[in-house]
Amino acid sequence: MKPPRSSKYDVFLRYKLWLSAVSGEGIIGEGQYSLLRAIEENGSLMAAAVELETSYRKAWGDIKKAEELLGYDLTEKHRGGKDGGKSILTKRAKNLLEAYYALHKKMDSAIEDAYDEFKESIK
Amino acid sequence: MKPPRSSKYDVFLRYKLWLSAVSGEGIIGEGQYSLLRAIEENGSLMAAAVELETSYRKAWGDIKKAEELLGYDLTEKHRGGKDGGKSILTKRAKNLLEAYYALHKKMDSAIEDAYDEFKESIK
DNA sequence: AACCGATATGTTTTTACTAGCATATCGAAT
DNA sequence: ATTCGATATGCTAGTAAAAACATATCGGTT
Repeated sequence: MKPPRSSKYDVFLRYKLWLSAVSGEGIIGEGQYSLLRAIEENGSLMAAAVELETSYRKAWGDIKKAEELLGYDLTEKHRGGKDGGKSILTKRAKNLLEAYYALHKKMDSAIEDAYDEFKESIK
Repeated sequence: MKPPRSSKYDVFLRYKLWLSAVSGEGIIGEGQYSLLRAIEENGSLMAAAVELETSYRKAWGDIKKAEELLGYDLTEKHRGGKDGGKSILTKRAKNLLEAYYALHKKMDSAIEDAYDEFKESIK
């Protein structure tokens, strides 16, 4: 069997999936998804930002913008305490993450189904 | 933050689909697709750029980059003549457009199938 | 051979984000 | 009451992409 030839000219299929407002502004995409998951795991926006190697400033702005566009809170924010504060996902945020994840999985398999046929047709 | 019934908080699903090189650089996306279609219709890159309300400089650069990444020409370029010149899609470019369009349609219907369920689950 | 309009491409200027810096506030735990 | 670390937010600087500008080249048509 011939070794699969891979060259610098190989093409791949990529896609991005996100929730948007009527305005077209992005609300939840890959970035926000990861960020919310990291908040869920770490219990704070600060720790989430560290884990994702981004700035707290940006992470905070992203969450705020998403909440403004959605019209409801994604996180319960608490200041003070021995840990300084914490952030916890709201019920709706958890729902949203699950729905986004499920949708993404479906799209992944849809694209996978179409991929071989696509590659064949552009030969 | 109050949760109004206002439609300004409606969410939509959006996605982008594109061909990329191993490097991750985009080759053909929505923009290039439209540009190539406009070249096909108009017979020149210049006219295509005008139709799409972009600059000839950008359109030219986009086509060139895509061709470099693919390793083959998408357009046959001709200079001179009473019209000054023209550009015609190659066979492979036409193939690529058809394949991209078909793929996009499949993804459209995949996302449509998932949309109602998605909206229901985030209520 | 002169003309005209499209192709071809280098250079500069805007622009749109992102990253980074600075600073104030809050409140449970000590 | 003091402390400490996270939340909250304004402001600035850096940067990558796009637009704008400039100019040369080509070759069928006249």
